[in-house]
Amino acid sequence: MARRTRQGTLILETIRKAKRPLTPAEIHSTAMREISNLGLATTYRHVKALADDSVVVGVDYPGQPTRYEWVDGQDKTHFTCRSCDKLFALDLPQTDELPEFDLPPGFVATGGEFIVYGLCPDCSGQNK
Amino acid sequence: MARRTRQGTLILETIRKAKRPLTPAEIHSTAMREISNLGLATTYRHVKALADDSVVVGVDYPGQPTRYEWVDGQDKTHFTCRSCDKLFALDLPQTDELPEFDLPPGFVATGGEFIVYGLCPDCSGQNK
DNA sequence: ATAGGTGCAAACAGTTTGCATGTAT
DNA sequence: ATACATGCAAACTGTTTGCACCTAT
Repeated sequence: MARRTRQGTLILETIRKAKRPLTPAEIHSTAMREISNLGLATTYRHVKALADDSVVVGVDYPGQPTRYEWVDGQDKTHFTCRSCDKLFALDLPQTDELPEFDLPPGFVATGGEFIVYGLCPDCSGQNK
Repeated sequence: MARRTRQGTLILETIRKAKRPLTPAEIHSTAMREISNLGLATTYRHVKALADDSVVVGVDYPGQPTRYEWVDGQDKTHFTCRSCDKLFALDLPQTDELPEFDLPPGFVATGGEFIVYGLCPDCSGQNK
């Protein structure tokens, strides 16, 4: 995606401004508030290009579409609610380096992610 | 899935005997060696029931179908190869307890999983 | 001017569901 | 005997692709 277009800028800004990871459908419908005839395929093409460039990152959770979020340098820990299935990117005091695993011979680690399951404020009843 | 059937037993055994997490399609084609007219939908129905009962657990990785593996009590750390996309369940000296996160107010953690990215023995060239 | 992007529709892959038939209890 | 499981096909959801038209460079 080498050329600068209205659509591309809009899709990028939509993800950047979001406060939580968004699905392609969410990105699309949000962006359509600006460009009402924006194609869903265009959204997918840009999201994919942004992910390839590591400008955004995809987060997956079983049975749900991939969500994308802005990469602002620091890794996020992700929290998925067992009840409502919403996905949150938590700013946590980071584990920073990979735990010193003894990987089996031949395996080379380049990164890692910690996913926490549980109940979000709305579902835990501890919403305060 | 309260009733004991040939299909149900076969699907369960197929996952239990596998050495790595399998996709529904893999489970189905493997199981078809025993019951050649096994329905794919039946496979999905049993896999889902097993997952609901926490007999098996689903593992996801972006852009790939969910894979299912036997739950043998201890949690596994999962390793996904950036090159060939194969998924491995590693037996590692377990982090055991959840790292003592300071979760934001209202969040309640019930579990967690660590996913490591990198290169598998076949792709790292360190296959020995 | 022209390579690359866009919108639309059709194609695909994975998964779920409806329904008539089969079978464990 | 009968409620539940099965197999098949059709339906659905999320994502990708083909293609004629449009637009940033």
